[in-house]
Amino acid sequence: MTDKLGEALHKLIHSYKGKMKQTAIESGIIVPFAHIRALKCIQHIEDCSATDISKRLGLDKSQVARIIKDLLNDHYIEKKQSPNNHRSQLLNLTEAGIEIMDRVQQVDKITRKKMSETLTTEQIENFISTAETMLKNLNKPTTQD
Amino acid sequence: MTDKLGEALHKLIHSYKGKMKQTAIESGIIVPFAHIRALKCIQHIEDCSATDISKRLGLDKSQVARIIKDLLNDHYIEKKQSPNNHRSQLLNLTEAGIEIMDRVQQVDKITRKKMSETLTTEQIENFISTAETMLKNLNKPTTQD
DNA sequence: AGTTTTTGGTTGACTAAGTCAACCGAGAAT
DNA sequence: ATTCTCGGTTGACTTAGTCAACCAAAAACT
Repeated sequence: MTDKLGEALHKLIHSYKGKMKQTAIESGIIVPFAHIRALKCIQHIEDCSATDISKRLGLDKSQVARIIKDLLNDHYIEKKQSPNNHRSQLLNLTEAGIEIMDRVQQVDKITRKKMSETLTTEQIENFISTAETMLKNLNKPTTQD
Repeated sequence: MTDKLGEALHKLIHSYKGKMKQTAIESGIIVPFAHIRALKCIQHIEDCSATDISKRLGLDKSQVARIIKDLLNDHYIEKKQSPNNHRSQLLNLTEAGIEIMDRVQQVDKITRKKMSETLTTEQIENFISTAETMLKNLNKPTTQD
């Protein structure tokens, strides 16, 4: 039974992403998934930096740099220089960014609702906490590493 | 709490894939993830077809066609024509395919073990069954679809 | 002070994954 | 016999993710 873990996971995110994307498009959001994840970071962290995003999402810094470039081009975020530190940049949502995140939140909610239709809150919470435990286990360095 | 679902999932497969890849490389397996998933299909389904893989893994048929091409090139699988139906192909593992799948199974086991170190079998099984339920919910067409 | 190291970020070049549409030839249906 | 469907292939493209080289600002180190 437990050998289905990998496949179950893989198929789940595939469908999850698909549903998110579909719902997003229906709401007129044309931004890629990873960009939305980054936007969420910037939303939650005041004066967010590229490194913050990279660490929080576990993405390569090059990937983050490119995402930020896109988001700046699309005017969803703005960059200001830190007064005390000249190399790190402070990212914040623009008006347009705040507006799109409102809609993203809706999309999130719809998808989550659909996905957990037949499940209890307890089941979902167990699921999430198991997921977080597995994540921790995976990232924990092994003795022979 | 349940709003972490998306992030938790995303990070989990990210790390899961990463660990799988790393362990695979350590075992001398240089085949991409999706190819391994396809190989598993071919292993489990006697006289597997491209459509079988596509349906089972939820992949686009073009993607499957390309994966099969690669696997044929690498001589992990072989194709024979069906005697009664001339357009569908029957795929099976070669000797090399069987051999690599042995090692893949090891990699799978190691990764799974690491990932579920601190968890009980019951927790894992609940996790999987919740994942499968969510998958079903996502793929269930909505009334207003 | 001056030099090395670290840090935050950018770019190039690439692999892997996934999507969409057009297409082909073989069967089945009409 | 012609149309329709089916299994598969290809082209062209977007999104993800990785790795290494690089640059300039800023700490750290004698």
